[in-house]
Parts: sequence; C-alpha cells; structure tokens
Amino acid sequence: MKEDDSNWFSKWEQELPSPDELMPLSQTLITPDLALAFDITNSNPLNDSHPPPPPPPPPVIIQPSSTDFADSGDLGSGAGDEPARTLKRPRLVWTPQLHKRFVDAVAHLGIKNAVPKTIMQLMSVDGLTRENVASHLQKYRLYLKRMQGISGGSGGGANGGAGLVSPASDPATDHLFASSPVPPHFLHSARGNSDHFLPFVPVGALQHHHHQMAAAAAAAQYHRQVAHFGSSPPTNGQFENTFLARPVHRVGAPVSTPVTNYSEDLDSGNGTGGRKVLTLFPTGND
DNA sequence: CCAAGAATAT
DNA sequence: AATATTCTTG
Repeated sequence: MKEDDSNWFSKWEQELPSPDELMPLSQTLITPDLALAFDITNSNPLNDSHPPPPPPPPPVIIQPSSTDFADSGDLGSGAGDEPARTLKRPRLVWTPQLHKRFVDAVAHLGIKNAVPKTIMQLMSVDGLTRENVASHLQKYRLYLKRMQGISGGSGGGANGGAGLVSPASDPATDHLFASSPVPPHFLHSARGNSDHFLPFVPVGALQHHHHQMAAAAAAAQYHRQVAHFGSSPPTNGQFENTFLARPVHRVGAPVSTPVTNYSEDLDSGNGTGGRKVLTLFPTGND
C-alpha cells in the first residue's frame, strides 16, 4: 500500500459535493432559457416546496444590474458565447457546499499554502476565479480571527434555525462559515505545517472526468438552487443570479485544465448533528 | 508582471 | 451582509 499520499486525497474525493450542488458554477454551459425550457413541468413529487418559483412568464428576468449579455444583441457578432471578455459575470454565491470545498482545500493545504490561487486550483471548480476565492478567503480569515477570541474551538455552530446553540455562534458570526466544520489547526497558528505538505497542486490527480452534464440535469439543479434557504430574513429582496458565465478557462499555471470533478457526496455539512440546509435528496442520489 | 492582502466599493 | 473591485506591496 503505497497509498500514503493518496490516502487523504481519496477520502477527500468522497466528500466532494455532488454535481447537483455545485452546479451553480458550472451552469455556465446552460443558458437561462434552456434551463427554463427544461425546467419544466417537471412534476417533482419528491421535490421540496418552492415558494419563490421562478416565474417564466414575466418578461423581466432576474438580473441584478443592467449590462448583461443576453441583453441587446449586438455585441460583436455572435452574441452567443465567446465573449468571456468584457463581460461581467454575476455574483458568485457561496453555497454551503462550495464553502465546504473551500474549507477542505484550505485545510488540506495548510494555512501557509492556502493562498487564493492554490485554493482555487485545488477546488477545481469551473468558473471560480482567483478573485472569488481571494475575497472569500479574506472574509474567512476574519471569521477565524473572530472565533479565536471566544471559544476555543468547538465548532458547534450549526444551529438548526432554532435558537439553541452552543457558544461561539453569535448571530453575527455564524451564517455561512458556521456551517462548515472548521479544522482545528486553523485556530492555532498554523506554522511549519502540521500534516499537509503540498507545495504544489496535485490537480493532476483530480483530473478525471469531463463535463458530462446534460441540460436536463442542469435545469433541475437550477431550480433547487433558487429555492434554498427557508430562513431568510423578511426584508431580503435581493435576488442574485445563480448562473455564472464562464465557458472557457484561461489558466496560465503549470497545471492542466481545471475541470470540475464530480463525485458522490452525501453532504455532511455539519458534524455537530445540527443538520442544515440542502440535502434535498433523501436517500442517496437521484 | 503576477499574485497576495488589505482597503474600499457596490 | 456578502461579493466585487481597487489599491498597495512583495
């Protein structure tokens, strides 16, 4: 068994979010129209509720700001896809799944190597940019700092929306970050590397499958994506688009092509027993 | 020049 | 509040 290094890796692979959940980023291949077209009528008997259903009829599409791609059809010639340049992509939504991936990557890299670029590469999420990660990382660090002050660690976050929770979960502190098990060593000064040493990114090991997602699948995912959280504040009227436009990769790094790796994931986003969002599919997978 | 980090902006 | 974008420094 020389699987020493592959050891943690294989384990990691198992926790990778299922395609369904990290689709928001990969939806890049699916156009909203297509999604809607597929969406469909899908009588989803086992689908959860969908209070805020994406009403197809109204001419108004969810787009935060103006300048979008599907807007005027003149831009260059094609107006279809390619643009990647000059276009603004929608805000990235860090779903618990994505964040989990993020945390895992950071954890496995060690705080020292956990720099945006490396994290991004390790996550191998299509469409994720360094800036995305950088921004999130910044916030994540603040969160960790915050935590050091109070609570030595117990990540008992995970509040089921009720009010009983362990300490260290201030209403202002939890939210997304509390939903993922924060690696212990994070709270200490991660110096010298405790267990993870990976100066470089083993991305090569991750590269296995390609995109094989079908439109139908994407459409389905598109739906559950919007109908998430059930505990949203009342005055929250901000809709953020869930699709990202990022059809092509432009890597200059020595790594190969970062593609999304799909794997089975049962989502255990909370170790403290406080189940949280998602996991729309009972028993296994669809 | 590229990338990380902090500071700002939306 | 959450992300993005800009600015500065390495």
